Amino acid sequence: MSERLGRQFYTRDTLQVAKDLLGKKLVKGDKAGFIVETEAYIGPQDKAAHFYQGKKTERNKVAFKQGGFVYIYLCYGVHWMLNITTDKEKPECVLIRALEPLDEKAKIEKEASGPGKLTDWIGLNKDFYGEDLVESERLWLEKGKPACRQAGQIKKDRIVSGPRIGIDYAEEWAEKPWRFYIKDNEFVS
DNA sequence: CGAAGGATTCTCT
DNA sequence: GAGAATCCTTCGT
Repeated sequence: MSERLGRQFYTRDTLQVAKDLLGKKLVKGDKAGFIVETEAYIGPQDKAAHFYQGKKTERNKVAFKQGGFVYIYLCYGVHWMLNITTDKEKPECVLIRALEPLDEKAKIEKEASGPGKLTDWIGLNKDFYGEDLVESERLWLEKGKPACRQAGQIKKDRIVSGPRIGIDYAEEWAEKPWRFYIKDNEFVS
């Protein structure tokens, strides 16, 4: 039995949460997978973030709440992006970029190896905007315990950081090593 | 109410 | 690896 993550997990430093999310189990109804890739979006100073300069809009307002909520939005009119809000009052969040599906078929098809693909596979959409991962009955996170990882923990040396993807317009912020993923994992996009 | 844009994906070279 | 497609949502007027 896995244990559900509590509020205190999400309300910590965003970069810390982004790293700790790796290997955690995302559960939505009968679909579930382990998080293998994340990206951090940090505060008003982050040009790549939607809340750059503290701009608060209808779309991103949930990011201004405390951690543990779902910030999901549609990109390119086609793809849903799943984020999890972090920290307490600051507009920061973590983008879930890839999952390692529990479902064998999905695993073979690699249906969750990409930000847009994973939401398609797991069935997330605007209905989940603002969902509270601590209280929700239909979507939440559990402490991961994949068989392939020792003692339910990912060794530190298996977590790698790198520049974020798809945000070239963010200039110097595009270079920040705020993307975290599990080394050698085939589901990382 | 209309114009603009995009935290991607796919396909082709 | 690079470039184009694509279309719904969002923001501004």
